[in-house]
Amino acid sequence: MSGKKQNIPRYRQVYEILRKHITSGVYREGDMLPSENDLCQTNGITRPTVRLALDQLVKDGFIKKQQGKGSIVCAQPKGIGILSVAGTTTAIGKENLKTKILEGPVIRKWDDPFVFPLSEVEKESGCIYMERVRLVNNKPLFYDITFLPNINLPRFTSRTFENRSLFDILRKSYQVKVTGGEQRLKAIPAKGKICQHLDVKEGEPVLHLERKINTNRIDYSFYSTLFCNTTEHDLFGIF
Amino acid sequence: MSGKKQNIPRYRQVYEILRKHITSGVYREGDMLPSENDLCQTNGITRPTVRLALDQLVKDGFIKKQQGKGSIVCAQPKGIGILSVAGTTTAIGKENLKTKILEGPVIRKWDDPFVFPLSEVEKESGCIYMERVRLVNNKPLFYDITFLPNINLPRFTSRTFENRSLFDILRKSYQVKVTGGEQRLKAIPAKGKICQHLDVKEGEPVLHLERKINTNRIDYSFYSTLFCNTTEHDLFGIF
DNA sequence: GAGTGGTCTAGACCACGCA
DNA sequence: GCGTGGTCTAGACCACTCT
Repeated sequence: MSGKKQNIPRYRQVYEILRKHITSGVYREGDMLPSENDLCQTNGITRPTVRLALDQLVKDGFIKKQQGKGSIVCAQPKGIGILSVAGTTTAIGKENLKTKILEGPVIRKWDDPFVFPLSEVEKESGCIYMERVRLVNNKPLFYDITFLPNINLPRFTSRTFENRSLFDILRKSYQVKVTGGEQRLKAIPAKGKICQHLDVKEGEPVLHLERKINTNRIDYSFYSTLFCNTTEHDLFGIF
Repeated sequence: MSGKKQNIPRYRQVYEILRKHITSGVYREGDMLPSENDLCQTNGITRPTVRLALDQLVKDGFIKKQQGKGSIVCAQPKGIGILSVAGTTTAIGKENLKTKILEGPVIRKWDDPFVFPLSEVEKESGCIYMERVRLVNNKPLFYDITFLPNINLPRFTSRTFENRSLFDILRKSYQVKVTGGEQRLKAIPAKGKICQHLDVKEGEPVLHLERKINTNRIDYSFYSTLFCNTTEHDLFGIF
């Protein structure tokens, strides 16, 4: 019917349903989810498919499983879920997060050398550059510098990013979905722009993350340099 | 025959084989792994089982998959893989890592309040306490404070931990396997013991991790407070 | 013993990349 | 067109937990 063939897999649909039920409070911390066999019947699918959905929920920290008992809903983390796969906006929740654009998006050359190795295609295409500050309760928490290869993202630089999730824009407008990535992190003393944008004193410790973010497009990754003021909020992750 | 029923699942065995082949250089960065169908035949198992093994390799960052092409061996990270599931010793490699015991293991009471919420059983049992420093190339990298619930770990306090992996000892001597966990991290200024053990100046930024580590034993988790000097090595993780 | 999750088989069809 | 990985079915047996 419509122009696109969406075809969301069944296990993903079930994942989204259960996730929504957990985050919206239908199931609360400590509750048991329906058994795998129940979920088969109510969703009209077989156990391997149900298990794919549950595996994802485990991976994302929403439930834990116990053989012989069932699937138990976990407490939702109160920290900042930046280390997991979701973008910052989804991790913190739209309500409390504001985004201020400092610069861009503009097209320019890549830094040379760049933190991560770049392919020839990436180098030739140039890069879309953005600087943003993310605020929680109106206090700056992240200073985020984003680098996207300038490949097949029409009209990207004329879009509005103020208070919007980059991940959402990529997914909804360009069908680019984040599938994972890698990151390096260290503690550094704040200086220069970092002090200014994060509102911290010179020399104060801040978290420094370098991330490579992979997508469903083959050979399309983008990059993010992130400075985080962790005096009030910890970063949170599961493994 | 023997006293224990080990019964390592087939997908785990295949995972270990492939992992060893990758880390030992049989497959190198950029190489294609055999196709899933090939792996079915050579290992005498079916595709869902092969896929479980490959999924784990993807999760641990050894391979990436591309529909229509195959499974590609990734570059092995050069950073410190502390954010993934393996213990520190396996993450860095035994060759370069030394462990110095500063204190313990001794049995004592839990800090009150403790960083993570504790169950009644955990509180009553008391805690096994250890302080260790991990050195890479003879330079201190981690200052690690470990808290284990004192539940069913006979003779634990009289074991030798010098230059040995805690995860290995737990697995081999007590059949306690690490299945995952959660962590909070922040950048803090070094002071007191941290300066001393990590050999950094007062006020120098260090990484501070608080980890809860879950195991295959129901209701058995242990805890680790970790300070890391990231001036020379980054921490590395995939997501 | 009944119910749960853990593992596994033996097939099937589809979407994607490449020659 | 062919081989690849992605998804899914319809069963099976086992180990574990609870009663």
